[in-house]
Amino acid sequence: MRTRDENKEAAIREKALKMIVKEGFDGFSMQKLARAAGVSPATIYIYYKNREDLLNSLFNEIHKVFIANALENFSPGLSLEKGLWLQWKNRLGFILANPAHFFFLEQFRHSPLINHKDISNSEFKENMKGFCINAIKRGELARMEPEIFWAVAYGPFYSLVKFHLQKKSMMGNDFKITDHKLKQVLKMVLTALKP
Amino acid sequence: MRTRDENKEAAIREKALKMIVKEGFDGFSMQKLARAAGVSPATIYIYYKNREDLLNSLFNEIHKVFIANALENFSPGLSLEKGLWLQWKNRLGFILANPAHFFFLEQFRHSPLINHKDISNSEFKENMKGFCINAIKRGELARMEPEIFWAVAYGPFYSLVKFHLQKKSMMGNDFKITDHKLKQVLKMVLTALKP
DNA sequence: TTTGTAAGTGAACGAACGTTCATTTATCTT
DNA sequence: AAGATAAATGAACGTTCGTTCACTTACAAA
Repeated sequence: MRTRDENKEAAIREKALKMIVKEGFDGFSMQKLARAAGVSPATIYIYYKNREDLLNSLFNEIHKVFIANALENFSPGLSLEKGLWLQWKNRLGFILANPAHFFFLEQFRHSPLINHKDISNSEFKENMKGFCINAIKRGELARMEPEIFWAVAYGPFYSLVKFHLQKKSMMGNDFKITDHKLKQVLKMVLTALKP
Repeated sequence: MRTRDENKEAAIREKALKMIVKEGFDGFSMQKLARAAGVSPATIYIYYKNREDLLNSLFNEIHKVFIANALENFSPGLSLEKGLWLQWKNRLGFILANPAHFFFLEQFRHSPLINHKDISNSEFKENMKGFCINAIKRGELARMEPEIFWAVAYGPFYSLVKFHLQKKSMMGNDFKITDHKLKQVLKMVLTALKP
């Protein structure tokens, strides 16, 4: 039998991502994608059941890569400060290196497409759970619901990231994240989380 | 001359909002909208130049209403705690009363449609600026960049809101905001913002 | 070298897309 | 009551949509 041309699938996924980021889900079509990737429309249906399947597959893969990157060098035994800093840096590094991937994830997450899915990564959950328990034991973290922890520990970080990625952020400024600013916010967040 | 039927435009806007929230921008079409609103496709073009104009108009109006609601009873002279609490409560009240409006705003904001626009409300900016200056003078707030203030003061709040609106939030729980939890997070945020 | 089979194709399907247009309808001014 | 005019319409425009299908191509096993 004929062997699959891996370049074809890679081209399909890459062009799909770019098209969605530039034109949104309504500007994205299978025929345009085929043209952009240099394949026949029918070829796409060898790799994916249909349009929705392609979009879901794209989201799943990118989300997995994102989480894996966030957990790089992470261990639940790290101190709250070191662990949080590492995760922030990991995430920021990925986002700045792959802004299109992040735009895609955010666009997907905030669209109705997300309703047909169940996003959750048990490896990630286990890590975070252990991380919190250890921090509480060590007296670095007050006892609180996981969602509240997440909101305080990651909400400010992601707000900063979004300002960074916008041309004009809120006040008309051109805000850019620096290590110094990130450290400044980390200190504030750690103060908030302290028992 | 014949007079405009205001019910028609209201129906168009309402059905457009619902369709977009349920089916996304790619599930939304002018012909489906006309059918849902009980008008002719051509009628929509009396009120809006084209599809993009309709979407922009919808976003502008809803965003304006949202900001106006957030500023209700607000004054830059309020203490940091009172002012922040009021804004959180205003926003939460609106979002819970009009979840579809919030979904629409978020979906639009995270789509490429937002690139063609310039979101900024000078009345809101003036209010926030005065609010911060006063809080700094009073010693309730450390001096910091506006984006950092926003990230710490509103990032956690919006994270909570998003958990509340999801069926299964992160850890598989069914998280719901209560006044008590909101106050708990407010205390944490105020601690972080203190000089 | 033949053969089986999955990969890959271009053309085509009916349906739906955004938008326009000739026409009718309702209301204001006279 | 007549005339003017903008609102409103249904049908239609050409285009593009997601998907399928009959067919060709390339490669592994025989």
